[in-house]
Amino acid sequence: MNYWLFKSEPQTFGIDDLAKSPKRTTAWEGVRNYQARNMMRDGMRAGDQGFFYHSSCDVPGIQGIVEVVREAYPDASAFDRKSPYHDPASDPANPRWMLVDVKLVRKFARPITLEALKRHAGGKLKDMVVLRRGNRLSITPVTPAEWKFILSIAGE
DNA sequence: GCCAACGTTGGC
DNA sequence: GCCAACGTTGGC
Repeated sequence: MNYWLFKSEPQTFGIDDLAKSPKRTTAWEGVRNYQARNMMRDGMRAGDQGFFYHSSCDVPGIQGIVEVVREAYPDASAFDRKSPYHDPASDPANPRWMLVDVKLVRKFARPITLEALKRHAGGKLKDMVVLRRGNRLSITPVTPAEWKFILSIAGE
C-alpha cells in the first residue's frame, strides 16, 4: 500500500465538501500537471491512503484521511467546455488527464497544521515532499515512516 | 497583495 | 533544443 497527500483549496473543495458528497466519495478532478497525473495513473492503487490537505487558506494543513477507491480513469472535466478545468488540447480518444476516486475515511478533530508539520522539518519530516521549498505539486507521495509519524502527532 | 519558485509556451 | 516571457501556485 502507498501513501499520498492530496492538496485542495477549501474555497473550491474542502474536506467538508467531501463529507457531504454521495458515499463520501469524489472524483479528484482538475489535476493539470503531468507529474501529479503520473502519480495518480502509475502510482495509485485501490486501497492506498492519503492525507487531505487544505492549501491557500487561513490555516493550511492536513484535515483528514482519504482512501483511493477507484484507480485512474480519464478526467472528463477536460472535455467539458463549461468546466474551469476544460482543456481543449485533451482529445477524448486519447485523454491527456486522468483522475482517481477518493473516499473520506476520517476527518481529524484537530487539523495537523502546516506550522506543526514544519516543526519537524529538520527531523522526522526532513524529506517530506510537500514541505520542500518551492513545491507546488497538488499530489505528493508520503513515505510510510512519514505517514506513521504524522498520525502520531495528530492531536498535539 | 507580494513574491519566490517552478511549469509551460513559443519564437528562433 | 534553448531560453525568455508568461502564468500559476501557495505561503506569508
